[in-house]
Amino acid sequence: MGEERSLHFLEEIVEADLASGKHPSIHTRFPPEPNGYLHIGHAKSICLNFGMADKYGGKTNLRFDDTNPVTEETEYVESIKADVRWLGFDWEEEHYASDYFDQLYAFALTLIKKGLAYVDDLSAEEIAATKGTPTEPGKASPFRDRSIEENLSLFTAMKEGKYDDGEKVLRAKIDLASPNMHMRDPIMYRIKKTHHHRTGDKWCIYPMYDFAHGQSDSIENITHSICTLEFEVHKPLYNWYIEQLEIFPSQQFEFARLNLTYTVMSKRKLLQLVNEGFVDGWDDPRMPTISGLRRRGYTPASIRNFCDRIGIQRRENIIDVGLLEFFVREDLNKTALRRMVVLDPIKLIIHNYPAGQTEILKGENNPEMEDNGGYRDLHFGRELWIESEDFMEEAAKKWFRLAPGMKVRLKSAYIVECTGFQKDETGKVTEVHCNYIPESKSGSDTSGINVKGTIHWISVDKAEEAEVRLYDRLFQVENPSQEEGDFKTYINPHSLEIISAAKIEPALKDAKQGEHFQFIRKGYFSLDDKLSTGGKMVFNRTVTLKDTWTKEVKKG
RNA sequence: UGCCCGAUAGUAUAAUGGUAGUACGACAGAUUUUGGUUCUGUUUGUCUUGGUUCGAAUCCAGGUCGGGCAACCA
Repeated sequence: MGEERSLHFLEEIVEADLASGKHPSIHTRFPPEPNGYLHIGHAKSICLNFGMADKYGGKTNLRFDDTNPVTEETEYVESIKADVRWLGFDWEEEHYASDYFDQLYAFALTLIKKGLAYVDDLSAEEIAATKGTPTEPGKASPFRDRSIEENLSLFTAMKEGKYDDGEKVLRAKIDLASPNMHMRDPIMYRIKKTHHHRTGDKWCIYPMYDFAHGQSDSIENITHSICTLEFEVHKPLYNWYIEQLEIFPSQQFEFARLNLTYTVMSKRKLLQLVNEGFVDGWDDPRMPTISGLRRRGYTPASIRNFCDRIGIQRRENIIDVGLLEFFVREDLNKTALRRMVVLDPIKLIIHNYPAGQTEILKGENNPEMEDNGGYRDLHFGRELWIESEDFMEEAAKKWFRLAPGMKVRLKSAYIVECTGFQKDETGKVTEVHCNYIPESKSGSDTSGINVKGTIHWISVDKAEEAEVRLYDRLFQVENPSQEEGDFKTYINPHSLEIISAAKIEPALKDAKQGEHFQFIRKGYFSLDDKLSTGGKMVFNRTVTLKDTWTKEVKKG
């Protein structure tokens, strides 16, 4: 953060508007619809809107675009607010499009009185059929030329609940031959006899997005109304309403939405994953939602840095999820406490270490921090748990870990030399045998021996247990939305691996919610805030460490 | 076959008529008590064809390719 970066096109526009005096200051807004949880794509928009206001001394409102009561719920409102705060932003004013329903209704009356809106009795199908196609103009509804008085009384009757859902709509009278489909007499109001999460049963007519959004911006004196590219074709309509109503001219600007590899980024698809049980909920750690990333162990700073780095532009893009991972590693490397955890244990027996003897060694908390971030106690003894993958019966080339005759450093402890191993009837290695070199103790090594490999370990006596969850990408293909057929057929069946009893070092028993750890050589982890209950600890793997060894193995 | 938008290394993103740079990735090496971190180096790019200009990624025109638009969704 803080490095110099050239301006993106929206910052250039803002600077020009400020310089020319077009606006004395800027006012942006983040306008989510409360019909789902926020995802990393929204984070891009949040960082943009709040970030520009911060940078130029302006303000940002949070406004819920709640004009469709059928899909919107208070649960979503609450999650959205929590997510924006968690990302580190504070809004100036909190608004709801539904707060403006009275005003919007009055705006509709204004347009009717100007002869610019009419009540249409056509059904949804009939309206679609008479709308024409991009290459043919639409046809006028037989109700298009009703008198102002008739429109006024019909619209009032609509509001009063005299008609059923779908029976009538209010349409703007613009241009049925416009090459822009959105200008072909768009619907302003429709009847929905549905309970609204905020206005309850006060209304049975609700404004469409186009008849609410621009006016809401205008009411709040939003100077720069930023949205994604698919709304670009709505802009002429956005401007038309503002011009006809002669209200504050907010201006719309569009940028390209974020896409990430190996995931999906539409609320509709994410909702399907939730509803059809492919994931545990909106906050499943595999989801690209803000709440999922939080539960996974991502930090707000890492997401903000990511959003800053990917920039703002108008071209379609799909960003390598590896970039997001880079930013969380970068952040966590500097802050996460180092701990040792053995995920797949086998026993290491040190034959020349006296039975019954133990000692306490010091383990640095974080070599990246000043004074190594302090130290915690490590309990050492004759029998240790080590990672089964750190032993090979026959050393491969470039193998730096344990194999008969090979020496490794036990992290923060001694150098050991492998003397043999034991297998069970099935051929599985159950024990590894070794001798330690007493004068190789970490911090006071006089052995003069240099080893290439260092492995993590936990004393059998003092080991505790915890559940550890390892996550992989949710999809097997880079861009599931672009593949043939249902995107769900590309779900990665191995996106979650549960290790029910990993061996953890005693210091981890003090782990608290929200703390981040690096399990040495294994990755970054944090406590799952939902699953860790009643003394049970469940750690989620946020991200692995970079792993050049696995890459080496794959190369053959 | 209508309208709108876009196109720079593998992925992103700069260069705003004047040396095509940066990040991530990849590759090679150094350092390392994490095969982590850090450091050094290497590799790969202006969609195409014309035009304007002393000079074009940038401006203009044609083409190609990609995205969006015909919900009583936002």
